[in-house]
Amino acid sequence: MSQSIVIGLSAVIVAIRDGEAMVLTVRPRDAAGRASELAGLPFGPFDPQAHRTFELALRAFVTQQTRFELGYVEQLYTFGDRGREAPVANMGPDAAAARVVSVGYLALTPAAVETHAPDTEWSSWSRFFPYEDWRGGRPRVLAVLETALRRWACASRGAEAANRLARARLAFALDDAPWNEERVLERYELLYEAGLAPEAARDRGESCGAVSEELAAAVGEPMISDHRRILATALQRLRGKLKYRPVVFELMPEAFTLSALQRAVEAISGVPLHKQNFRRALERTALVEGLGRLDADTGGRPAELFRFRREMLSARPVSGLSLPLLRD
Amino acid sequence: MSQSIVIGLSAVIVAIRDGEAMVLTVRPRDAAGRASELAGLPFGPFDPQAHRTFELALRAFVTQQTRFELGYVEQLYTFGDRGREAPVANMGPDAAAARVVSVGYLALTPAAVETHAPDTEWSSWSRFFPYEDWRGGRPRVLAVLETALRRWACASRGAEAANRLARARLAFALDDAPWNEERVLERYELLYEAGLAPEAARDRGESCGAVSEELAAAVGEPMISDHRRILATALQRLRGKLKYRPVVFELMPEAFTLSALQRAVEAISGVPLHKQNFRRALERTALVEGLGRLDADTGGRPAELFRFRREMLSARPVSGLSLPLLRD
DNA sequence: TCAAAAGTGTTATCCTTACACCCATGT
DNA sequence: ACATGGGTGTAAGGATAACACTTTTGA
Repeated sequence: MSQSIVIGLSAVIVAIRDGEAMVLTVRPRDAAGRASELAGLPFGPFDPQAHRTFELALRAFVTQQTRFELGYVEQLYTFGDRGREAPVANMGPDAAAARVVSVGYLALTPAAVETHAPDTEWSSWSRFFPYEDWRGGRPRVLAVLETALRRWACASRGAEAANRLARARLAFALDDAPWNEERVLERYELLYEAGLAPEAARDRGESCGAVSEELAAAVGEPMISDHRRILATALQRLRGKLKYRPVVFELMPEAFTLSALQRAVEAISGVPLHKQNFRRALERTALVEGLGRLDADTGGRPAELFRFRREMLSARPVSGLSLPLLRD
Repeated sequence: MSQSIVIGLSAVIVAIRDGEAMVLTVRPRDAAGRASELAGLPFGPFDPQAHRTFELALRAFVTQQTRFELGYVEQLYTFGDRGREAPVANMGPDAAAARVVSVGYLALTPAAVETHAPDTEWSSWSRFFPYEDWRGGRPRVLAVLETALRRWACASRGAEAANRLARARLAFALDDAPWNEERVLERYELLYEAGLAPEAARDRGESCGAVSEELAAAVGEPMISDHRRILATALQRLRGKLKYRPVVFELMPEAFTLSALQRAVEAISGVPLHKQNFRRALERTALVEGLGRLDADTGGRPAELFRFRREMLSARPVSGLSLPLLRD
């Protein structure tokens, strides 16, 4: 009899709060009821008898676990590598001996409502990927990563060293290479491969790798199992999709100001945008419509409120928003 | 004890032959050794004990089944809907009672070599999606689909009818809506939902839906299980990826002419391109380099041979090729 | 000599980028 | 009055789309 397979579903649930991109995290409890040290994504087993599709199963267990309803949902990727799953508590009784395969999903919700569910909280992306936020210019933590990555590259010889250096350069914008905000997974995987992400040591069965506190802060907080990999996949997908589908609006309330929209796009893509060019590009898409009402709580001059013209989606093919960079 | 899960791996293996996009298909045999009526994709069970990752398992069984080595490989999607899998012969003994989940992969190879494997052949996309080929202008089969889709839309009432019509219009470029070559899956799923794809009747347990021969030809040849859905996903992914990653070159030989490259891009995207604008855009990318050698077998004036500068990939972030449409 | 396919020049238009400036409100 | 954020005009440069034309081979 061959080893049995268990499918786990994980959800990256994204919302914008105060101009920050947030993700819903949990601290699962072990059999003894102790909450985990590490954060994880909401996840649960897929029961083939109970559910007709993955998506239905996902919606059901997320509602049950975090007490809230998902809107926009899309499948990300299926992870099946042995040695990178670390089977965890609530996967059911069979999970211990079985091979766990996890199917990751991305979900977008318009507001970071309080969940009132135990062990559940909203966390900022940057807790897990501090180096991904370039809104305030090149993040300082990159200097620490650069040193560590160069050391890793030089630890091998010949062509391999050159290859490692080239990859690090491209991924982390070293030596004046341009920053590409989309390659989130590539960066995380490079940190994992270089042994800088704490998950790497853990998956090899070693105790916590001895790294400086400074480096640990630059690499970001680790997560349970392969959840940070799923999170990186989600951020990558979202950053890419932003540009060719109007998905930001799934994260906005009914009425919003153009500045709030721009801040949402910036929070997700992690780069600062040029205000006027952003607006001009938005105008061309005809995806939003002024409501004539004003929002007085902006600090300065009141801003006009806009709404997403959802009807455009069924009128003609629409692309996403362009990212007119603000060069700093 | 809960129902067990079996994971199946399916591969969409693409190559260009004589300017046509081809996909490797098989005709699996049942227990009695009879070859299936319908074509399918190369597929096999994932054995969690034998393989560390999906990709390794995929490469192993494809080599064993079709006698050839895969190059570029990427995961497409994981399909788990009950009622759309139709478990088939070589999934192993446990498959009958189990829930089958299939993970689809896309693979690109530079030449459509003869496989010399039994029950294996190269098929053109258009066998399965005749309406996707707009290289020679709007395909005639669309007229038949249009009639059938309008009938389907009108078969429901009120908002639902309007919704169906809007979706059909967008997906199939009816009423002068622009053709969007990327939405391959959306089109196939619409045909499935409308009951026009033979797979729909089969999955409902009905015998072959009684449709005219003309309509059957317009909808395209059905495949085993959910393989045509996986194929549609692959074509969609490939058409999209073409534009933002230089993947066409995975399908080209070492040396090629610019016309051959253009024909390859046209074969995949299914739209005719403007020759000079295609070349100018290509030139800007600096992704190819003239070899100074000529290809004499072009019929007219000999064409210069070019090569893909693979080293560009590690030099800086590169995007794919633009599709400068040739309006007809 | 003619068909067939390769390869080039040039222009109008649109989009992107980058600049600097004015407006309405609260304190 | 002034700080704060909202909102606008305009000009340069580059990419795109659309023209039509020349060149080199094989039959």
